[in-house]
Amino acid sequence: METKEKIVTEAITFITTRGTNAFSYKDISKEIGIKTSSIHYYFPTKNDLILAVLEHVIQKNKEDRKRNNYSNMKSALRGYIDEHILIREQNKVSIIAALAADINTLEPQIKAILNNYIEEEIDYLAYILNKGEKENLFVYKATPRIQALMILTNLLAISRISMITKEIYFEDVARQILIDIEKK
Amino acid sequence: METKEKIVTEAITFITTRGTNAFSYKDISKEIGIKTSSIHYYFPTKNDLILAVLEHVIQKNKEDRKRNNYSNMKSALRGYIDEHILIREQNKVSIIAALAADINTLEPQIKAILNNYIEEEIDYLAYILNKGEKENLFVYKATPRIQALMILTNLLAISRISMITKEIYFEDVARQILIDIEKK
DNA sequence: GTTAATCTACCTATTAGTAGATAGAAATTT
DNA sequence: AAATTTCTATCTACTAATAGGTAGATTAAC
Repeated sequence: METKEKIVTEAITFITTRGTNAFSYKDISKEIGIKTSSIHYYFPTKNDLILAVLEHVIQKNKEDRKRNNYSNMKSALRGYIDEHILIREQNKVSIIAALAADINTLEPQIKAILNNYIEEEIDYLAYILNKGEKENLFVYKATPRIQALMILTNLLAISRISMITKEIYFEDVARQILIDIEKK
Repeated sequence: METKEKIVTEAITFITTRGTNAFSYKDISKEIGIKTSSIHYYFPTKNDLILAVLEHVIQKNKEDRKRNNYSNMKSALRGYIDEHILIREQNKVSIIAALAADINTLEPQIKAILNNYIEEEIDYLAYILNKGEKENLFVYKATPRIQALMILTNLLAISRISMITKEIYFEDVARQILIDIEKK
């Protein structure tokens, strides 16, 4: 792997486990065996690095989604929840949860990109919910977008809460999301 | 207000707006016009300060709840949501959301107390939901504790998300929580 | 021989924390 | 009641470590 890629990979781990204000260039340099000045060569400021991390994760997520080909909206929703399960299994949180926590210490540019990404996530989930409803798979009282918000917030917060309390709470919530909107 | 109290008050604001790793004794000292060494006099280490903040907020929350006297479980649930609305209106997050975000950088002692507090919050909400169900006010598919988790996670995460996206999303979710379990 | 990538060496500011002085209030002794 | 000691809260002054960042040298590849 190229140095630049290694730096981003390490930064992702630090940001999604400790937050943007609890890691330094020194932490990354120690981890991959280069000097901090070499990291500054690729990412002059910490903001540049956080920006690169955010765009990298967004890009990767887009590609992963393109690869999926769900036969129905029930498995699409399961697939969406699985994305969060995968992150939780690595003892990380999503980039949305990570950067949201530090939002008041980040530059407006980051906030703008994050805002856009969150809206896309809501759109994606809302699309699944809406189509699933029309296919007679789901029932829910809210609008598709608000129902998407309900589910997204369940997943974002339980990933954090279950790191403090019982891990099983994550599975409880993940399961309940599906049960609650399942039409039978 | 006494100096010690002022320090805790300022620390609460910093922790619930910027997080535990994005404020320093200097920040507090500037805010209340004393030297950092005076803060160390009351709270020798930062962990001591965070601990005091956590216990202060838990204590205050307990007292506030004691003062409430809800006639039915529907207004008790509304009261619970109102607590979160109040925090959101101050552009803060709850102490649970704040410390959960920094959990991997905090001492185990803090994590243990936070764990206990979260469990108590779940208990409190579950009690309301369970009683409300028996009183024929609420319907939901999950167990009371899991339903409490669903609602708690909705509120915790939307308080953060709505700081990045549209503020109205907070109200949308708060309203939907009530609609979804309302029996009519 | 220019460019890319890395290094050494440095800088300024901040961080968390310690040590010890001091001023005033409160308690104790004479 | 006066003198003395102790306690409380604050300050000045310091430290070692870290943070984020810059400047310029060196090396290796193209």
